[in-house]
Amino acid sequence: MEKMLSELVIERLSLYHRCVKNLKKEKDSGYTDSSELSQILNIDPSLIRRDLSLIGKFGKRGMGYSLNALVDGIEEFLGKQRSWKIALVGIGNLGTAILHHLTQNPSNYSEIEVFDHAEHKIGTTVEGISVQDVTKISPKNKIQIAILTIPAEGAQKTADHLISNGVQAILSFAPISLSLPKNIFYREIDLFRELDIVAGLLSYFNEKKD
Amino acid sequence: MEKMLSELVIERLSLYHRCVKNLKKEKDSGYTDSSELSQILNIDPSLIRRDLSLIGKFGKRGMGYSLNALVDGIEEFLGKQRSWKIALVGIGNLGTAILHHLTQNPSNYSEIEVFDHAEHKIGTTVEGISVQDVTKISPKNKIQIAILTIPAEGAQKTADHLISNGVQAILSFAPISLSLPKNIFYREIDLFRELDIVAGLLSYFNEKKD
DNA sequence: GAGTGTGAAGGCATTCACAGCC
DNA sequence: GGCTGTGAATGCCTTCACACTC
Repeated sequence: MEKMLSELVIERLSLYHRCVKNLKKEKDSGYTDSSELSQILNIDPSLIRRDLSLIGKFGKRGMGYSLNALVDGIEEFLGKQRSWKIALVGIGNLGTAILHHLTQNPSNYSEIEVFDHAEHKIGTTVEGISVQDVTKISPKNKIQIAILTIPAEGAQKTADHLISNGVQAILSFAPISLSLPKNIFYREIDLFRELDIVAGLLSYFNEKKD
Repeated sequence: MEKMLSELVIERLSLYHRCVKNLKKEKDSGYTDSSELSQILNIDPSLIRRDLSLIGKFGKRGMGYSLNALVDGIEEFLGKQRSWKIALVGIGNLGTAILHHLTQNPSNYSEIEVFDHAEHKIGTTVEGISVQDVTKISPKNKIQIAILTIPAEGAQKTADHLISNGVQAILSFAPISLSLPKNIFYREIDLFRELDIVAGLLSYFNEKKD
């Protein structure tokens, strides 16, 4: 078994992926190199080289990385060449915004089911997808990844319910820290906490006039 | 000048803040301690103690932290006791979702202006706020923090424009890495890259059957 | 010559472990 | 007795620097 990569490496790989995909469209040469990526992404070139070398030797010494090979290599690694079945749970403002983007842009997340708790939303249709009762989810739905766009209240219970019905990974926008089994992969994003952090940075670093 | 705190510490402080504010409502004792916080947040208790000790000595040995003192201390530190003037730039689906939340929930971000590029949006009213032309922003607006909910195209230019008109911090949801002066505080969140990361984790860690 | 791949060094963040105080 | 605050130890991530290849 190869050396275990950290979550940080995987985060950066997704960043490289976004960047390299753009470069592939823009550049005729068909090549990039670690110093070009470094400038765009503000990441040390040797870190980029190390990250990329961890998932395969895509570079050619003296000439850089083939954009085609790199896009393919990263996509292969991140599982972007297979289709994931996902559930969007909670169809409020944020959920609708995300669903809209998902249905309007082609991606490898094309199999989407939508769930909610609220009586008056269940059975309605959003972006062409019918909203189901989240308590009715079952292993038969074969959901791999759930996106949680629900309030903090009940989020833990909902997550537990999803997991006991086969969900393997969760992207949560609920403003609460979930306690999940360690075999479940998850990330938590709290949009308004992010605003607090930016304000905190401004507050702390800007006002160090002793 | 005290020891310089890292961005990671500030991230966690905002997490403690959210957690401690909830505990304050729920607990009669008026006290918590690092092991309780540790259980809720899944963070090592000694790291919590270290973080909190960095911004002041709120704890009482043998008894823990007073919830009141802690909430106040963290809020003071993060600048949550002053009001920030913010701009929401880009009033699409995500922008509207965020604006809705901001206007419906009381916070220290009560002074909000809304901007967009699109002709047909300028002059309309969203959540009771009139949408302005982003090219017309000026230092007179006195915006401190801008939230960017715009597409990747033009995001760099828009950010540059905002900064040259007095914006000091940016929370960007544009799916692109911005190059900003180092005196500007910013964070970048790419919602769909987050989905790629979760899928990447699932893909990599789940399928290590050699 | 130019840029990758990678051991070794360095720096930073977390955890340990315990003295100190309530 | 119990929990904080914190030097010291550990571990992880990043950067350096250069041998190696195209």
